[in-house]
Amino acid sequence: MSKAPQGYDPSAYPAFAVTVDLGIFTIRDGALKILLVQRSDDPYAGAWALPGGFINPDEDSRAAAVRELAEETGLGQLDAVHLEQLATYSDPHRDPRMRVVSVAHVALAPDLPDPVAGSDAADARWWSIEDVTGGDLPLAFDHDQIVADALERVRSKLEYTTLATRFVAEPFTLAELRSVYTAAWGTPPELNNFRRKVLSVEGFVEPVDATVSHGPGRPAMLYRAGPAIAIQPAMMRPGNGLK
Amino acid sequence: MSKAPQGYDPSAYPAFAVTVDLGIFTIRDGALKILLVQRSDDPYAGAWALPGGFINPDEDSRAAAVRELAEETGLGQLDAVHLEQLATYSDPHRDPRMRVVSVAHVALAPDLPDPVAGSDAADARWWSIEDVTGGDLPLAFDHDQIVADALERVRSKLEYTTLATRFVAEPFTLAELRSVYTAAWGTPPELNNFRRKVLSVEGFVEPVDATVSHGPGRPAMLYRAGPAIAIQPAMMRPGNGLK
DNA sequence: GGAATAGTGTCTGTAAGACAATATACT
DNA sequence: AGTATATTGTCTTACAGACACTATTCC
Repeated sequence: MSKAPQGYDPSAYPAFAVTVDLGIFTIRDGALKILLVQRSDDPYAGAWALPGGFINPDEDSRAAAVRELAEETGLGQLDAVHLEQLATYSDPHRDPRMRVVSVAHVALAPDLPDPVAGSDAADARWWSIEDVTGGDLPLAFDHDQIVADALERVRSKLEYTTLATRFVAEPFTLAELRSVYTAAWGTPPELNNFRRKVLSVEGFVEPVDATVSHGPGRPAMLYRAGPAIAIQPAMMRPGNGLK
Repeated sequence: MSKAPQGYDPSAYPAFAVTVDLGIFTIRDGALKILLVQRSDDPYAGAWALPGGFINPDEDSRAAAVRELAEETGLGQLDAVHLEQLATYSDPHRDPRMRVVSVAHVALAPDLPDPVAGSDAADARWWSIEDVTGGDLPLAFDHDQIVADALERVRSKLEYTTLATRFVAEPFTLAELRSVYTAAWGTPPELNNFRRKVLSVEGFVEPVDATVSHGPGRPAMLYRAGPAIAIQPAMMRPGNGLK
């Protein structure tokens, strides 16, 4: 039975290392991608893993995640990036070296430049979700589980929040916004119903009063993200609806 | 910049104490209650706080939460209790003594016996949510924030999951189930619409083919929880609907 | 019978599924 | 003109809000 120590007595409680791991998602080439780094050292040398690192003494987990995010993506301006805590993974044997508790986070970003491998990584690249979750690429530690949880978080949050706008650069067309849902959910939401829903949720998108045309077809109107956070009622994920 | 150590070198990374804190909810006297313990020692001696404790070396956070839950509630059979991870709180100064990271959990239980104060607590009791969130009872550490987050988790999960059944003892009437929503949301869902919704979600509740009558009025049919986990589409929270 | 509680019926408005029709670009 | 893409229109069904009505008990 562990009781709260009455004073600062480091020997009275078990000491853990605490890390952050990051599931960084983006949309590239119409597909949902996640950033992985290849480990250069044991354990799991050569295996792919989520980027992450230790929390410093003066940081909370979010600050550590922001720092790691900047390091891994090479981006200075992270204003457009959404970052949220996912869950904490604490199996006693998740790291064979020692007791490590990891606070996983999820980040969503519009298409980013190619990542730079950090000093502790042999390589770093964007992976398509199907390649990572297919089972052919076992990740280090318990990162397969973290990726699965992160993916489900992203997919479900697209239903009831406006986070899809974080995956596209402004200004964007409704077709681009729809492609976010298509990439994340695997099946596209019906075209007209999607437009109707997005435009009916107040503050989801705001018109920019400009159009753009890539190739043939009628030019598309451009929008930017509005102030709304939640979608109420939620956008229906194809397949969740009628029987 | 914190890099992963290559071997077991405890001096190469910052060491943290890791705890679990528990937001344990139940419904009593038609109101949503949370279990708090009164601290007997500094810091925050005399203040009320969430039950919790250190994670042992052989435990993950869930196992520690289960252990603390059993200790605090005095219950052996925790089968009917729902327990889930909430979030992790890691502000460097959240505990003035030392660096403590806490993995908060949420538990939902049907009406439990009065709690027993542990050896490290002066007292333990159920508090009505309004009394705790009103600001008149500042909790120890960052527990006000944890309670606020836990409460929002419970309220929102009632919308899209069948967790309400975890707050009532089986078999239960639909009126009892509705009172769970009334207590958690503050306003009652409309009577007939609630019945229609609950009965239309396949696997939410299953009839027991028995009735019960307390006092006057037509006897109520009895139900038990069904196998369904999610409510699709979600139950509408009063006020979230039409304008 | 009257009060109280449980359960049923039904009208209305909102919004999603499905799909047809129109608009405007490029070749 | 023909094709491709964006945008608009509309019919149908599902479902929530609101509220009236019936059923069955205790007093």
